[in-house]
Amino acid sequence: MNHTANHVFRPDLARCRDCGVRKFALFNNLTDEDFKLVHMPVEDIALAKRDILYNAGDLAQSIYTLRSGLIKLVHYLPDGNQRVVRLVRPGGTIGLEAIVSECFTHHAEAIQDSRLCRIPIAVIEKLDSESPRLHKQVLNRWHQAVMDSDNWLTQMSTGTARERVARLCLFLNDSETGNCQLPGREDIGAMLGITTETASRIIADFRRIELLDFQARNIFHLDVDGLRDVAGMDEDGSANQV
Amino acid sequence: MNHTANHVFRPDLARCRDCGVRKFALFNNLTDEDFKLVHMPVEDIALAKRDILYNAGDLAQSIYTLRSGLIKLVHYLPDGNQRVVRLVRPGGTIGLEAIVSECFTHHAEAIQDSRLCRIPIAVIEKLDSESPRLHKQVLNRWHQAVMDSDNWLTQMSTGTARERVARLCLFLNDSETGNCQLPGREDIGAMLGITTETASRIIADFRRIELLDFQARNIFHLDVDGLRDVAGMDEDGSANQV
DNA sequence: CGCATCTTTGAACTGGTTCAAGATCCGTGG
DNA sequence: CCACGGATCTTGAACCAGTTCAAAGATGCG
Repeated sequence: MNHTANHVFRPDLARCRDCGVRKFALFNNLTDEDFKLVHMPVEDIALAKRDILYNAGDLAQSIYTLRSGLIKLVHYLPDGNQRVVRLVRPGGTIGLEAIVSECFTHHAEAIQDSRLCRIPIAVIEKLDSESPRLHKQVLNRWHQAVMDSDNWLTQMSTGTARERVARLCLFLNDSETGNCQLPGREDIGAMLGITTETASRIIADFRRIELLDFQARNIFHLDVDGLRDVAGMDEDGSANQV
Repeated sequence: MNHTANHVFRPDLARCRDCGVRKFALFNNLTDEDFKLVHMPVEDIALAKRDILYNAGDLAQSIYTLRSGLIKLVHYLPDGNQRVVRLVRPGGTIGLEAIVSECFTHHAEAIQDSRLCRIPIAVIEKLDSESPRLHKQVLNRWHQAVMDSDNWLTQMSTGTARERVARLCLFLNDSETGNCQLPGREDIGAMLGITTETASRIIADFRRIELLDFQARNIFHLDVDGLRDVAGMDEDGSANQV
């Protein structure tokens, strides 16, 4: 059950400069000067689907930047069920609370094979005080986390089950490939606050009416406009007035 | 519809030191030295129920500390309906995004008569760079905002309507007075993702089975243990295992 | 190939919505 | 001070989306 993270040590920071997701990530706008301030190692982490990055209550000594894959942040409910509080996509930052708190507040678990950078909080603290650029970035990341939470609530916990599933498909759609890799039905249920059966039925129906086009196990090509329609968005992504 | 805020200018900062909610608020642990850095005025604001503090998209030039009352942060949905993203209680900080963003992301509206302090972002920026205590506080507030969002999702958008209403009552319960002032049914609906009728029915039922004891228009004395039970929490507030 | 896990489907049931009609509250003006 | 009118709140009854429980297909792994 409790999979262990697979760590690969990566001592040279030069790679940060060339990192594919850096333009979206925490170290976004750091200068070479800034990087010189960093003496601690930044680790490279690979997680397989279902590996746990950390559990709620774990000692928080690093924050993470997701380079590829998909991570769910989970609150476990009193009744033992889980509720996915939000998803982190590549470029996103995970575990910001390490900066201000002793321990993590969520469970963070990979729902696709993922690669991340582990950044010790000591690095963040040093850069936060000595690089105004990173300082600003940290504040930006907090802002992003709050907006992500709020959007998650309005998108994934509001409206009918059909609307939510449609929004989730669109959210997970990879505009590069035009394909969408759906998580397991149980995860979908935990994300949308519905049962696995309802999730399954709706997805099956979306396939029948060709909003989803099967490519491989849980991978679909989306009829984006059709799904936007079901989700209650206009073709251009803006709001629908009723 | 668009009520205007009622501003009362309050030039002397000495009052901050003596503010009733300060120990919970942003200026929590500032020293007198820190306060000397502040040259900008901090305004005192009074809002009546239904007054709007700011709208989504408004130019964000101040952040606010709530001294008394209750503020809802709202996302308007594509279909024109509203969804309450979270509530801010006294001691809470509103509009943190002013630090990193041009404009506000929510609508902020009083659902009870409220008093707030308006703090210009210039003050925050100065203190952020010159007072390590405030700097830490700002990060703490961001953290708090994220945790509040996540809790709001798991408490108010998860489980049956009965559970949600019970949790909302407990959330709004004032431990000082032992009383709970409920918002209008429409607001309750927007908070819990249910219809006003369902909210009304459940509250009426809670009154019948004496979980709520009528005091005055929308003010009730709670049977806290009974409501915890309905909400799926144990008497001590911890989790219920099933 | 066979077992465990995940997904789909069916059928009965139920919590919540919808629509519609009363009841209650509250401010306003006579 | 009371009576009127608008808004909010409550209640009823029919309906429906989503759940529940159960069982039959897929799918993947050793």
